[in-house]
Amino acid sequence: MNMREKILVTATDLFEAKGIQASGVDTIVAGAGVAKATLYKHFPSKNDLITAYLREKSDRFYDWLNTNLSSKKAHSLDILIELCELVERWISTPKFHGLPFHIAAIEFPETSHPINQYSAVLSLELQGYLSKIAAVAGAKNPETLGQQLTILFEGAALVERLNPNSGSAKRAKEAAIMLIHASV
Amino acid sequence: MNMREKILVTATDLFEAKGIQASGVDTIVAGAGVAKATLYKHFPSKNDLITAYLREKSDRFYDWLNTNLSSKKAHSLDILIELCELVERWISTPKFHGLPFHIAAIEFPETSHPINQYSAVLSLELQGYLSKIAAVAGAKNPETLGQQLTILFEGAALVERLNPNSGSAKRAKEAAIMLIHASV
DNA sequence: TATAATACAGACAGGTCTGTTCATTTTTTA
DNA sequence: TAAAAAATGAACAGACCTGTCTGTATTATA
Repeated sequence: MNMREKILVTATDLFEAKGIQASGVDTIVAGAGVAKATLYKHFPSKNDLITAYLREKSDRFYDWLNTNLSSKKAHSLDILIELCELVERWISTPKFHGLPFHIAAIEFPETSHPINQYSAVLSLELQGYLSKIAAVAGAKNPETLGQQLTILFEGAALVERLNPNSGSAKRAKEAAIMLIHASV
Repeated sequence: MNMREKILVTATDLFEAKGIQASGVDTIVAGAGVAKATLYKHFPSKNDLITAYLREKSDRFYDWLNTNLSSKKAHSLDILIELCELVERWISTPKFHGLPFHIAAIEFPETSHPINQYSAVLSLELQGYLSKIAAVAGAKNPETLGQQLTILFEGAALVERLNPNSGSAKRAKEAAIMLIHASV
């Protein structure tokens, strides 16, 4: 594991456990076991580190979905049902800490802040991803459905994190499936 | 307006504009035009101020809902439809900054932190409030519906805040109405 | 083995934060 | 109007933050 990776992994753990702002650069370098100058060589500023963290987490999420969705069903609503199952699983994992770009957007609420702006981009990216799947699956209004699924997933992520094991992920999935069935 | 109120109003504005952690005590007292010792007299610690802010915002929200819901319809599903309209309006207000207890829970992610714990209580309070209305309205599974509405509203609040005027509030309302109609 | 790149530890600057304390002044109450 | 309560401004402690810098040591490359 190279330095950059080591730093990113440590930062990810800290960001998710303690929050982004609450994780100081000194704590990150101590946890990663690298020198401070090394961090600032790979990431010119803390914002760059945060951005890399957000990008990385999104990429991993889509990778995981893409490899687990059975492409055979892509042209039927079944793919959307499968998607709901996967998202429920993702959210219900004990190590799930909420959607990273939510956390980032809330920790940096000013719309002029680069992290806030990047978070908005990533949220739209999720909407686009879901809408596209809905379109291929043949949903009636893929844009609408994609946005509704986004809202349900993001809401479930929040509620589940705030009250773990309250069944929110499952309830959201059931609601999503109802919406999908209505979308034919 | 007494001192306590003045401080709370100023703190509320700052918390919602810049974030809670990013709003220092010095900034709050400067904005409120009071001495620092006065703040610490009314609120022994910043956590107490944050807690008061969260409590106040929740109370105002329920007050607003209760006065705007027409009690005549309490025993029909119409009350739930009306509720959805109100929540959509609430979320779509330009001055809406997200649900306070979401923000607080994310800014203080450790479950051992008092602010996080109080946020979890307030989230459950919302679920309970919605479930109760659903029960009186005669929904089939009021608990389930209440939780699903919570998820939709909280999700819509987030997405709408991250991408204002993207129509999320309206789409969430439509999804909620579908769930309500299915709940007979 | 010589050269170049990378990583190291740690001090430093300049700023922020929460919370406390002080003597003094203003406001309320009786 | 006299006594009690509340608010003031300002300094202070002690901790934390990001980002820079320095000289030294390690590692890769050729």
